[in-house]
Amino acid sequence: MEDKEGLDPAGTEFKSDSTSSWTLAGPDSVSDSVNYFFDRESSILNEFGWNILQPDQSDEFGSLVNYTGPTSGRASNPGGSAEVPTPNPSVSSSSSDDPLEKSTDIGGKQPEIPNKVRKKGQKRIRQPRFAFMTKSEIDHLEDGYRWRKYGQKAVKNSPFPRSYYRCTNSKCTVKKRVERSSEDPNIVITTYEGQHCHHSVGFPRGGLINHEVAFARQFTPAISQFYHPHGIQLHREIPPSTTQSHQVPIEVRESPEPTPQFPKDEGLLGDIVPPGMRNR
DNA sequence: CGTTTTTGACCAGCGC
DNA sequence: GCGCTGGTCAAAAACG
Repeated sequence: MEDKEGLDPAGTEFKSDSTSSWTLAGPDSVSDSVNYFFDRESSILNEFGWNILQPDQSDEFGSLVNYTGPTSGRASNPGGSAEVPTPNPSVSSSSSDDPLEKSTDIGGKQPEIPNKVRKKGQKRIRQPRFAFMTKSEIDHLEDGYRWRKYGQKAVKNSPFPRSYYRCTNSKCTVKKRVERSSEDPNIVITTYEGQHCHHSVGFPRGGLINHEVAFARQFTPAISQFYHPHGIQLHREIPPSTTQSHQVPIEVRESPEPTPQFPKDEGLLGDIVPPGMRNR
């Protein structure tokens, strides 16, 4: 991947300059973003037994990929998705031209409007998404929440189908997509969209976790891995000094106003990882 | 019998 | 306008 130069030589710290990002922005320059966390070689188990892939500079993909994509998963990037160091292009975003909904609360996507009721011109609403790459033989990894599968689609350029899940909590609009990497069938790519507005059923309730962690865990327990001494650092923002010419700020995404779940100053990790660990 | 999964159909967005 | 693709719906089937 082209941003290898950004990797920390020590390979121990996942710095912002190792953050890969690219844009597939379409003609309208509307895009949304997905953060990918993965590593091909090393892996660690989180509390749910996931093999969270850690950053590894030998990884051709890079480690944390902040993806800014087109409004549809299609390869609308002029550079071509082949050129894009996408672990799996199919993970790339889908439509998202809407401003992030101003709806109520966390994960507070407005109630889904059935296609047949949805008015024309009423576009689908996209929420910030996180994608995790994990090494697992199991497609649907346990993450403490209950999910109901609502669809499955064959993915272009991939022999593996993509599954669509929705949180079973009726008030919760979080969705996730699960698919296997076409490049490495051992890798499962899980993409979360939205935030849970409720507690998980599987998390230990210490009541001591800070709100940021609680927030992070809404996406996935994998994020809690960043507490781990071997954990990777999570960056929610593109470094000012880009390592790629086509890098675009995360702010490009449709959210017109900073969403509460994405603090802009330090990123999510700002509160999760102690400053000493951040090495910034 | 309630819940979840499967799966074909439908729709939206985009490129050509 | 057409074709392609991703995403979602919803009825039927499967499951517990």
